[in-house]
Amino acid sequence: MAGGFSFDSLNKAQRDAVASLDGPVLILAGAGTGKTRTVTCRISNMLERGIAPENILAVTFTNKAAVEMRERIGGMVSKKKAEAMTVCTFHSLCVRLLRGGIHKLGYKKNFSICSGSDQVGIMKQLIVRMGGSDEKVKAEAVLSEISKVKNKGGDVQDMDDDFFASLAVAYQNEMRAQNAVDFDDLLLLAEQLLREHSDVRDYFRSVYKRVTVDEFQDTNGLQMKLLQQLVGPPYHVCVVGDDDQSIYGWRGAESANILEFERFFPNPKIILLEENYRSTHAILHTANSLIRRNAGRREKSLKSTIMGGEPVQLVGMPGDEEEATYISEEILVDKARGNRPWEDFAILFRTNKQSRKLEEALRERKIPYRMVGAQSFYDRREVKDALAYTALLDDPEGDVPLLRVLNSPPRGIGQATAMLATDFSREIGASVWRALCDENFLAQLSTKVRNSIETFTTQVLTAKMKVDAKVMPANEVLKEFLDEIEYLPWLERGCKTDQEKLQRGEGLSEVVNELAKAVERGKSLRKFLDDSALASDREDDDLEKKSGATLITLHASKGLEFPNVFLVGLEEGVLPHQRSVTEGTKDEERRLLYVGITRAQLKLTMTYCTQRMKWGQPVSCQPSSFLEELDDTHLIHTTYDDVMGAEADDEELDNFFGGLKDFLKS
DNA sequence: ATAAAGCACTTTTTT
DNA sequence: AGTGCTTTAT
Repeated sequence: MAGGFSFDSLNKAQRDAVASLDGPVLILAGAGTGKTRTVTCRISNMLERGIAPENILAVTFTNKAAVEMRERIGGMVSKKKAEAMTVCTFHSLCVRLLRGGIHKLGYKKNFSICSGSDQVGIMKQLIVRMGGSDEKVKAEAVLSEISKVKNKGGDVQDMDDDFFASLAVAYQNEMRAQNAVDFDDLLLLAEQLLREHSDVRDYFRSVYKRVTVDEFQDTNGLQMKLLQQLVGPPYHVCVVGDDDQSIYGWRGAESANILEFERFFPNPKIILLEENYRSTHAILHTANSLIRRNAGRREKSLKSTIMGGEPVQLVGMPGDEEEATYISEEILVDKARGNRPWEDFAILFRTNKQSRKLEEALRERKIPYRMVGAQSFYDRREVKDALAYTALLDDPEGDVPLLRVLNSPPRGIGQATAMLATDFSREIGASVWRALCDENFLAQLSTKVRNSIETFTTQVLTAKMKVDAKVMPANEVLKEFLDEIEYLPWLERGCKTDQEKLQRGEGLSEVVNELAKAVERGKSLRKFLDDSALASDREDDDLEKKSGATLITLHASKGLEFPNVFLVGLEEGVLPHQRSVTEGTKDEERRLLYVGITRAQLKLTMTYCTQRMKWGQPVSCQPSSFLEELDDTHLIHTTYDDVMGAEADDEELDNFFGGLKDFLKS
């Protein structure tokens, strides 16, 4: 409903935040303190006070959050104004900056964005090429080191391990040769662009006069630097965060940015939101007793506004099988008792793998569920291929997409040929596509391979012409093209189950549909591809549309809330994760548990197992050390036998009374 | 060049 | 148990 927001519905601190529009503002917002509402009201207030929407930039942590924020503001003020604002993630913002100016940094402006799995692929090749394949060097490990260095602003050449350093250099060279950038490069290059080119910097400062950064505790050093470039005097910048909910340290996030904010943006107005409107006192008390254990946090007192509440349940299980059984049974019981919709229930876990057993148990009982971001939609093979083909239709000179689909489906252009083409392209200083079209290159190949290549290039060019000439919409061209190369039949041949076939088919049509939507909205192919590269998972879009209980990782659960939450796998080695124990980052795991607990509104159940299946083998495990830290004033500790026994008793009672009723009736 | 079959290795979290 | 990689046979 347009017509603004009402100050009356806000508490004092929230009102203060909404009214403080000028100069630097730091909002410290504990879990469930109405942070999102405050931020959206604050931006709505800007619009109502006559600040032009074009001058407003809001940076969110995920694309999903960006969409939601825009919608909420649109509902409060006007849809048109909301559309005119820039609301996006740091990474999307950087793409915007770079599409315009990356040529100033020596890249071609049709650069490709490599996702995580792309990076791993490239790194694996490099490890083989550099002769490290027998040293068991893990691509992921190298990449994570590179990422750390980049985010700290260091030079990859001075990495501790010599071999890592040489791999890092080779990686950067390879990326540049392919005219590709990774997620870190987006930030790195955008910051560099603004820092080294004052005209660009001044331009964007004059555009984005009002900047808001949400989830500030999850920003890294590079993003902080970028923010400094982006925001000039008089520093109309507002950041919002909670150091207790900083759970992306492994990605370079520094909650210290919250503390450092005052150093870079002088004399900020600091606002504390401490009234929790989400959880019962019992839940909040338990959460507070845990997070108190973390050192170096900004001391704050979260106050509950909802008194009392059911005590928190902690249940010990013999094994993960029973855990899944218990939870799904419990959902059935709670649903019947409280007459609640499935959407009120959420099961939170540390790692994605843990969801499998739970899914099975829910399916057995016909409980509908939705999984959030398990396997990223955009990381699925068929989706990546379809997007790569789309990229070729836009611009065949992108090496990354071309090499990806050059031989899928197999068309007789194998690895050897791909290598030759890549080498040739480097010699002539052009794209791989140009090599494939070059007479001199084709002359050195067998007729068979040459024919394969010529068929392929003709197919691509023909389709591209249709797009360019707008003979038909791009999505239809893509569909036709995929049919022509018999992509889906090939894909289906490699599937083991019918279900898999169906899923692949859906993935493909999903891409075509998304493209259709983008075309309808007048987006360019380039824009569509950029959005896709940065979108974490399309599943998120559907969360509200899909119905059922929610299965979600602790990380992905941040920002969400559910009346009834189950927190599973509270074992040493799972939460805290084994790796955090060895790396000494248990504090972050504690925050992760804190985030999980504070998702619950009315009821919280935590479970741990004494035995868990690992690699098909049973492994015994200890309850999480965090459990000892919880204050047990509002905590009830039981075991599987207790609760399942009690339930059996209930059933017996029901049967008894049922029998009694029948008896009385007759 | 491609498909099938056997092998080793695996388990954070995500823009 | 399941995946992805290397080897092997066509």
